Amino acid sequence: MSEAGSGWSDERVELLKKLWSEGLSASQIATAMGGVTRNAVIGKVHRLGLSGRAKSPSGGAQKPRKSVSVATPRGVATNARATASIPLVQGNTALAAVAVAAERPVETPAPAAVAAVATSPAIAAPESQRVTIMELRENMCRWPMGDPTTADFCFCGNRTTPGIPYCTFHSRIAYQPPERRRDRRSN
DNA sequence: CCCTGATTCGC
DNA sequence: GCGAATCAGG
Repeated sequence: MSEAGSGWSDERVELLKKLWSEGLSASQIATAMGGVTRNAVIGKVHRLGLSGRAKSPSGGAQKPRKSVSVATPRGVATNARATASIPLVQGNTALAAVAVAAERPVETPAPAAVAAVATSPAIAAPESQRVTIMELRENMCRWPMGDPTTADFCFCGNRTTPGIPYCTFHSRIAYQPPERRRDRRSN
C-alpha cells in the first residue's frame, strides 16, 4: 500500500509541516507531494494551526472579508516561531526532489519514444527552462530532466495548457498512441 | 495573466 | 476533518 492520493497520513503531515516551515508555498508543496491541491495544503496547514511562519514572499496578508459576522475568535496566529534563518531555495531543491522521488516515483517515459522524437529532424525541441521543483508551477511542463537521484534533476518548465502536465512538445512524447508509428502520411 | 495565502462552508 | 470555492491582494 502506498496509496498516496488523498488522506493525510502522519508521514504526509510531517512532510507538509517540513516543507511549509521551510518556506515553500502551498502550491509548491501541493505539486511536490502530489494528489493534493494547494487549497488542500492551505486548509490542512491552517487546521494544524500552522500558518504565519515567516513573511510571505508574495501574496501579502488578507483581510477577513468585509462584514464578517465573526463569531470565531481565531487568535491562533502569532506563532512564536522566530523568523530564524530561512534557508535559501537552492538548498532545498535537493530535499524536495528527494521527497518527491520518495513519495511519487517519477514516471519515466518510454526511452524508445524519447529517442524516436529526439532523432526526428522534423521535430525541434524547444528550449527548456530547466526549472527545479521549486520553480515549477502548475502550468509548467513537468518533463523530468536529468537524474532524479542527483542534484542536476530538474524539469522542462515550458508553458503548458491547463490540464496537461507537459508542454506541447513533450506531450507528443508522453501521449504517443500505441498505434501511430507509420502510415502517417496524412500529416 | 500569473501568482500568493485566508476564509468560509458544504460534504 | 477535508478541500473546493471564494475572496483579497501582489
